[in-house]
Amino acid sequence: MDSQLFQEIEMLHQRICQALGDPKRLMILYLLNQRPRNVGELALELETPQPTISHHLKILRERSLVKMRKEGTIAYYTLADVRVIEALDLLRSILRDSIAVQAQLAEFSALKAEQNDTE
Amino acid sequence: MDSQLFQEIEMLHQRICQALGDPKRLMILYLLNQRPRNVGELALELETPQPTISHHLKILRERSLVKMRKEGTIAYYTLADVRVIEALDLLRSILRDSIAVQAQLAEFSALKAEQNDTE
DNA sequence: TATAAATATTTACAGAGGTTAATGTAATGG
DNA sequence: CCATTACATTAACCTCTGTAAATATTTATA
Repeated sequence: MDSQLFQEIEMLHQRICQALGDPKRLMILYLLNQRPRNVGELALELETPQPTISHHLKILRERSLVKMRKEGTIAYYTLADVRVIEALDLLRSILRDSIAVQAQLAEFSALKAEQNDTE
Repeated sequence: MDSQLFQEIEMLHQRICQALGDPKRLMILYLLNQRPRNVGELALELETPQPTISHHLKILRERSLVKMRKEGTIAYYTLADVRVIEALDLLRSILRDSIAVQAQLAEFSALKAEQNDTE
């Protein structure tokens, strides 16, 4: 029963989640969500050496998260599936809420410390 | 402009996406989505030493992806936000589609090879 | 053909992070 | 008070992986 789930999650990790585990690759995906770009543009915008960008793009390509089309010597990269951004936006909403909660907790602690001071 | 996006994605990576980059942690999240469990249960079901599970739970706790409540010596862990699973399911749907496409490509290649053989 | 531009690949290196064993801590029962 | 159970922490080891430099490949152009 569960070995089915195990296998699927193993693939989910190897093919997608691991690819999302790097900040540069997240940035690449968000930039490609705005519009297609070539390798040089990405290298400039992320202030990162071109071979590094190519390396990350290779990983994203192998996992079918981006698509490439070549025109002459220029390689244009596109987002393969918008649902990646949808998923990342979902995770960002979780992030915002958890930050908000932590801010509230900090405020509460500060208030409590203030009360203890006046006692 | 973009430095705003850069910062937010940096946080998204440090707090959430990096946490999803390990298969054991993905499994823990999916198991907790079924029902709350304690550390021992997770260690048994994932066939993993207890300190390893504790380590992963610490990471998930620090990033507000799971919640803990203690009853005596037993620590019960719960999913903090169901949207994590929603996001992961979205990614799984991408995975399924990309696998389907690859299967079609493989079939197409096989067909083509067969045609070349008969020529 | 020679040169330049754009991208990919290879190699080596360094750092981050997962695993394990040993140890520490806290709560429960005898 | 001691032993046990359940979990957390620490430290050492090791693998994985991101980075950068050098090189290779491909295409266009003179």
